[in-house]
Amino acid sequence: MSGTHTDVPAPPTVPSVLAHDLPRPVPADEFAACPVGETFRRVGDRWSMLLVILLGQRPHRYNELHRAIEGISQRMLTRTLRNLETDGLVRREVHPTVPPGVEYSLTPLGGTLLEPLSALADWAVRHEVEIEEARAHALRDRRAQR
Amino acid sequence: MSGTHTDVPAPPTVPSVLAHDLPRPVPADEFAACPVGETFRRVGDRWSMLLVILLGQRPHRYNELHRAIEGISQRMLTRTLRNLETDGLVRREVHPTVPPGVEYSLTPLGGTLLEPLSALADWAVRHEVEIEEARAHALRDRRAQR
DNA sequence: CTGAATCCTCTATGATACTG
DNA sequence: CAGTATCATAGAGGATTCAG
Repeated sequence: MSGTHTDVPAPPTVPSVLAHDLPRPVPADEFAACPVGETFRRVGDRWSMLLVILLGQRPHRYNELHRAIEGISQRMLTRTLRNLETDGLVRREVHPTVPPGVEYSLTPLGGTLLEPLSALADWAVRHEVEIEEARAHALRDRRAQR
Repeated sequence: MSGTHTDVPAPPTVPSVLAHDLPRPVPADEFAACPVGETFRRVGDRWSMLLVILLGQRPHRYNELHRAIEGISQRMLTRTLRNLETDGLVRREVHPTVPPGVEYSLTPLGGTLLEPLSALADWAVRHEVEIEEARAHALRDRRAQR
């Protein structure tokens, strides 16, 4: 965050991404100052982390991933993989067989993500119950107060 | 998925999450019920992680946070703080002064998140350049191909 | 100062159908 | 098998206004 300036006069950013489905129409990186926020927004969607974790175990074929995740649509699987590929985290290899076989795997860079990601995942598992309890508690209180 | 005998003989369908080499055994749940995915969806939005990191440095007042983040709307700041509070990660203390002062801080549970989060943030900072380069490269290739 | 309420836009994601 | 193309929708998130 490079902030500290309280008077950013709304630069004419926002190039109005009217293009519906383009791959990353360059999101006017005025906000890209903080790499942490940037990265979280890039890998912080619903599927990226799971894909990285899956591919961290071993390379996978497209439909293998599709079956393994069970709940992701083809559209999002493809899109997420392409994003990860663009960011240099995932490699896509096409084998010119018939029918074509495509194998996805982590790049070395992607491999380095695996460790901090595991730390987070580990945290999630370890504190799952506490969070559940906190939520239950909060919701109970909220009801009681009305 | 009936009789199509491909070369992949009935894969275990439920790949264990994070089976590579964690310090602790991680229960291989189904992905749908995976606490990892759940937690990521809860804390994986645009602001939660940044707030936790900020509050990890020291307690903050509401407007302090608003100024510090530069880009978040009041609406989302309040909403995100409430979510974190509900999940037991953030504590909200109202001081009955005039005008009222509200202080936000991490709970002990929230404090435990700080470490894995820092690992991720660290990764983001360390590999920022590589990612940028990968993206630039990919975009260049994409243009050249047309 | 710390929000709540309202309205609105854009984005992420899904469903479905089609293709090399 | 490995995608694309198209349509549709819920919800994230912002802007603005009101209030204790």
